[in-house]
Amino acid sequence: MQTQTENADDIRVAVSTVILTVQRTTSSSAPVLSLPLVRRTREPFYDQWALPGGWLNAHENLEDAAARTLRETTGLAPSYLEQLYAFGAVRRSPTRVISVVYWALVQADAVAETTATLHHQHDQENVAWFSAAQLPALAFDHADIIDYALWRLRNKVGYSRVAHGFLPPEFTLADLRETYESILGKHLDPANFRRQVEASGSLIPTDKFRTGAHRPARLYRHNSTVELADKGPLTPEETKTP
Amino acid sequence: MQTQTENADDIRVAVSTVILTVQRTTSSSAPVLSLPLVRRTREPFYDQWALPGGWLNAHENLEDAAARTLRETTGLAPSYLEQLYAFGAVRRSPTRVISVVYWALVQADAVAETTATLHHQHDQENVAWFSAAQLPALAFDHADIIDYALWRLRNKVGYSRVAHGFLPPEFTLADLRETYESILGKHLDPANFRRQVEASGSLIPTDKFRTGAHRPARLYRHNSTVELADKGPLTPEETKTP
DNA sequence: TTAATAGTGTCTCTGAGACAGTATATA
DNA sequence: TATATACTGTCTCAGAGACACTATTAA
Repeated sequence: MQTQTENADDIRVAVSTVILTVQRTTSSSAPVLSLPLVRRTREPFYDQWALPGGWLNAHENLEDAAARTLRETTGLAPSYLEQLYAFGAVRRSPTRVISVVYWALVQADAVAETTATLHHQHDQENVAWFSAAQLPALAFDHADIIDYALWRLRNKVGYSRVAHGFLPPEFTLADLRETYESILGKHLDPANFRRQVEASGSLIPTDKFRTGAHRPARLYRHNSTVELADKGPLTPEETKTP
Repeated sequence: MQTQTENADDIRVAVSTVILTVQRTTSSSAPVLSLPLVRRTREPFYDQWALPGGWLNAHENLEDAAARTLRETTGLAPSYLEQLYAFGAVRRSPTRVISVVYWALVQADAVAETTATLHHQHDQENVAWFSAAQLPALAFDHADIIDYALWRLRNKVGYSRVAHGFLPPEFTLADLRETYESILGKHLDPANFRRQVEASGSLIPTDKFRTGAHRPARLYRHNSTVELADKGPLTPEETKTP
């Protein structure tokens, strides 16, 4: 932004998004951290899986571009959206591309609904969901990018309530705990988990209970007065008091 | 990186760097968190202070561009360099500019040396160092960017040893503690600070002592086997084990 | 009644911080 | 000797985790 070089115009800006959800394959199985990938329809990396994304429009904010490609890919709005990193190594693509990558959380039940309805709409046949633990070969440096997004998620669930973004408006403490367990890949003590969540003040108990094969569990709602997490420099209020 | 729009070429990429140091105005005063700013020599924001930076060269990595502008501004190499954020709001500049911003740490004594020698070299008269607590009016959104960089620094000193990047190879525990105090803006208990630093294993005691008006203090060196901090996705080893 | 999950009580361990006390230099 | 800083010892408190125990439902 100080002196201009002759080559500045040879750089293009793309925006990609790592879209994450925690979904169950069957109603009784453990939830699995999953993400959608898009099969490329042109070179380079033709026919390989890649992160959803596209070129940045000249009159479009970065975050808007991420939300747009997310909507085009999944038909969904994110419950959480944060910039991950700007990837710009010279040789990460045959042409010079700066990819500003975002990561997003979507609700599992919303995913289930839209994949049913949108399946035969526009070009949804090039989109597929994969378990984060079993990813296919990926185009560009997208495997590294996903690794970093998963690291950021696991790190952030440790000191914020981002994981709530995976859940519907009402849920049990077991739902929330299993979400954490699938993200962190380890078992959490139900008793201690309950105490920590209750002490954080991030949940509001309802009068409803979910009945099942055993003792009914109380349903909780999110406390919207508590933010999911600090989302960076563009929401100054939260960044002041981490 | 999927479908191309007609407007992609109207976007330019700049790299700016928030360069931080902790320096003493006099040898007995408390150290102060400081950073260099550059007076703009053209529109927009002509004659206003701004972050050091420039357009990204087409054959240059983002981090290399940050290190280059840092060297051009201060004559120094950073002891720590990390990407801060990609700023890309449509109206943050009259023309569409994506600024990939880095933040860097430099050693206080290196700053003192180079400002003396480089003062009358190229266009160093447009560079000045300011206390982070008393910044002038700034061009573009650079005031917000600096606020965010300072928040990131204060946050990161809490869980890593980044602050060591401000210090020369040998230093006392009081030096290190005062550096932390100037960053965090609060007093730290010398006894507890010592114990925590010793327990972290990040320091190696030497046999030398710094003599002064009172009991001599032992000099320490950095333990280079312990990284300063996780620097993002480009150093995969550290990001795996946070 | 049994099995399985919901939810409570309580103990231990660890790390942060407050603060008293000892050691060693210069003036 | 006085004083300021270097460095050590120890107490308290809060949060994380292990784990025993009680409560409540459906089969």
